[in-house]
Amino acid sequence: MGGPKLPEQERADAILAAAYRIALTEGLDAVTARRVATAAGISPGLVFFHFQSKDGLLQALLDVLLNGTLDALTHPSLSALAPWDRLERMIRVELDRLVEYHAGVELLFAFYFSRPDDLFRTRIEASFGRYLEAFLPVCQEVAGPGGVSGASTGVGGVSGDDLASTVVALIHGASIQAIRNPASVYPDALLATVLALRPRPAERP
Amino acid sequence: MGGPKLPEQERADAILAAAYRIALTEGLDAVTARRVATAAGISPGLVFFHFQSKDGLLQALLDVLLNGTLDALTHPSLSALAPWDRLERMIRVELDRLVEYHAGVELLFAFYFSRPDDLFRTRIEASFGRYLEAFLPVCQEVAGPGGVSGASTGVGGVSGDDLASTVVALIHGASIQAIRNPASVYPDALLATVLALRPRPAERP
DNA sequence: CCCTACATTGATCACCGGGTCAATAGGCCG
DNA sequence: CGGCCTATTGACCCGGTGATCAATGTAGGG
Repeated sequence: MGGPKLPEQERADAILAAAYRIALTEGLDAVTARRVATAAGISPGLVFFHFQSKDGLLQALLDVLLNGTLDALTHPSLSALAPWDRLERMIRVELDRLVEYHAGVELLFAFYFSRPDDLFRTRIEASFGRYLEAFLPVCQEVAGPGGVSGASTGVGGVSGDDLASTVVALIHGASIQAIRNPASVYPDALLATVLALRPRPAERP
Repeated sequence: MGGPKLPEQERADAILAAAYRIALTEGLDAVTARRVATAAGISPGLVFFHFQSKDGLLQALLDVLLNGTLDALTHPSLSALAPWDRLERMIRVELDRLVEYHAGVELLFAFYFSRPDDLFRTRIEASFGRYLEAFLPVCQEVAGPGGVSGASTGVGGVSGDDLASTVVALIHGASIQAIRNPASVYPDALLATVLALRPRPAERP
């Protein structure tokens, strides 16, 4: 019985990787200590040695999932663009990411809805909150002080806050669509609707 | 041991009601044969007598959840309105329903993400599909043959299909927002963005 | 009034999940 | 080399779950 063959702390990472693999392919419910251990080629007890409980393992897995989620939106290359172009770029980047990593997104939702308590939800909701905050500045810039008049609505129009929450709702909705059928997501269709709000770009001859 | 006290076929309904109550308050995982039986005041065996398996019970529960989901959108009172007004009304009705029944919506998502297999997904996706179909006609009417020009985008604009998928995505996104925090859903904000696409309503003095 | 059909019970089974733990194997430091 | 600390093992316990089943009670038809 037992001795360190990989004494390195990579063990935890290896376990997490195995858990991740199982969660992606067989669902969150399939992530059990025994199965993870088997997939990682170790003994079940080790799982509880490195993570104290199953919830510990799942929380660690969730952290892996959430890290790197927000990177693309704060990429410095965006700040050079004009507001509307930046917003368009951000949305497009997000939609593309959603389609590419739809399996991960699905897993994230599986985490969220797996239990009604706050164990996972607070983290995920915090992440969603940061999501909105990432979009707020651009949307406010785009809307201006009076809101987007859209050159069409009679009165005033859409404030920056409205636009931001709309954009986030749109992306979340697209997530679900991407999970159902990744191939059915057409970023151009969704973008067209948002960009229709843009005032005519000052004659570009 | 045992004899019919409620020989009526309401038994199945009573069991379903108990399961529904448990699912809403304690989550899908809490729906076990014993707990449901206890909540319904019957013996565990009865659950398997009326529904053959746990999956049978869950499928029946899902059916309960899906029925009545689409009623509001096909309400005949809508057909009298002008296209844009009808679209606005439909979206508003849906958003209100989402907020009111957010617990049910949450349960629906819990069903969807509870397992990667097709046991629940096909039904739910079919329901989503009908959802889109319910919005398609209005959106096509609103967009017209050339698409919504929005009076702002340079070229053409948004086709009816684009608009419909956008609207559905928006509503799905709002669902998630409603689950996180029902009080934070502002239908006006989301509607404002969509309605900004409407061409100026021909001077209404 | 019995007897058949059906609803109902509750005990019971096999199984699997999370979690614990004594035993042990390796590396490392003196 | 000898101890010591940590990683590791695998057997084990306990609780809960889905599912089965013989026994039993009730209703209703002849």
